[in-house]
Amino acid sequence: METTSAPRGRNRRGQGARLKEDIVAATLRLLDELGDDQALSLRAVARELGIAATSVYIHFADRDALVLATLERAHHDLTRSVNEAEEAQADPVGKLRARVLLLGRWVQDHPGLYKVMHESTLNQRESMAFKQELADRATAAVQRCMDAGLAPRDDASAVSLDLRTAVHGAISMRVNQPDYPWLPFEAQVDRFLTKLVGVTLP
Amino acid sequence: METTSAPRGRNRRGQGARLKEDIVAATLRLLDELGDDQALSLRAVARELGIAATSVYIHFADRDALVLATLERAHHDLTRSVNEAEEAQADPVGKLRARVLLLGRWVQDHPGLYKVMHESTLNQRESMAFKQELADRATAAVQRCMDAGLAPRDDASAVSLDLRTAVHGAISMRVNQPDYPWLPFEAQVDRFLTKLVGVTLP
DNA sequence: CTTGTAGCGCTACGACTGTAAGGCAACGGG
DNA sequence: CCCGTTGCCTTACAGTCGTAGCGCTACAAG
Repeated sequence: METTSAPRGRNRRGQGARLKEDIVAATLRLLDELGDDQALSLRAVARELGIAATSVYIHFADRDALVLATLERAHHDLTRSVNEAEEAQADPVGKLRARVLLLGRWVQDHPGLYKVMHESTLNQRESMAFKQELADRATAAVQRCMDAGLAPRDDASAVSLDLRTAVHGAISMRVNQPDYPWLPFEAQVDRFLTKLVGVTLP
Repeated sequence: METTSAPRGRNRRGQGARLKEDIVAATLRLLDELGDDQALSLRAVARELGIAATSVYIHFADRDALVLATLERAHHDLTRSVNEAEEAQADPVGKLRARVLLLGRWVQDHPGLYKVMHESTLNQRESMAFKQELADRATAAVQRCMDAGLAPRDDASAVSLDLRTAVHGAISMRVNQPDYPWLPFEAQVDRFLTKLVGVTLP
């Protein structure tokens, strides 16, 4: 007997893909808890769902395929959230600031996932496109601030890299030292927006 | 049979501690290769040295004690190197810049160790003192720049945090995405020194 | 030459892992 | 009602790991 939690019934005919979604969801939870893709075991995912370990292979070729599919979903969720937060703001500075702040809130809710997405070695191979899209959108947001005269004219991609680097540093430190008495994330972001991008905040 | 490399002779009487040092050195190499303390196995350390796995227990109570002892040594090495690089410079700006640049070079030589020291969970418990010392020294270096009139007067600890955060971000991104075509580290550091600390570089 | 002991190795246990091979039961179309 | 297919489980293998217990051997002191 392998199951430690309650066993799970079968799906109806044609609903086999439902288990696939549940597996991805459980993997997402576990990856967030563990903060390390190497520490995730296929059997732990199965235990979480009350299914047999080998049943995962019905939907995923191997352990890596499962993790990659799960990360793809996490990437999609994050980019969508960040883009939505940006669109909810009107002025260019508000848009840029909203992007960064939502990223911070997302990481606060999913610190383990951020670790997996940025510090894991498996991930390095596949998530370049995801990071590139996020970077390009941030650079565009910086450019719009400059075009609107809200930030001094400069090489937008270089300034964007400065900002993303600093923000990543702030997030990484908070994720990896959660017990340290950090200042509010917003305050630190505003310092970076002022000093690195050169915007004037209200 | 457990050994894969050549077996190792015994030490002379009274030289038993020599193995202890070799174990730490091998653990250091392996941690740097792996970049993750959870991935390090006591047996791999033993294989590396050509000794029996259980012989590690003569000098270390368990696996965690071995990793912690190794990290303590890494911390010591790094702080010493950074302090030496600072002392080799004369002017306050040169000292601050030397600290940051040597940190960058050290991480370039030991990317895996940096990951273990900053991203591992085991480490989180014990290395606060080490990080605090590094942070305090950096803040002192920033303060000296302000005192010498080489940087605008401001809250040195806040400015120091800005700088350390941004530098950590730059290092973290390089360590975790080694194949990306990053700009030279020095150029990025100089941008941060200029925009975050406000020094004027020659 | 004897003998204590420092310095290690050998074996084993129980637990964990990824994954291959095959089995069984329930459901829906005919 | 029959039967193929879907959906999942059981069993098994080969590997990894940490670590407890005990055994051996070479050297130095007497």
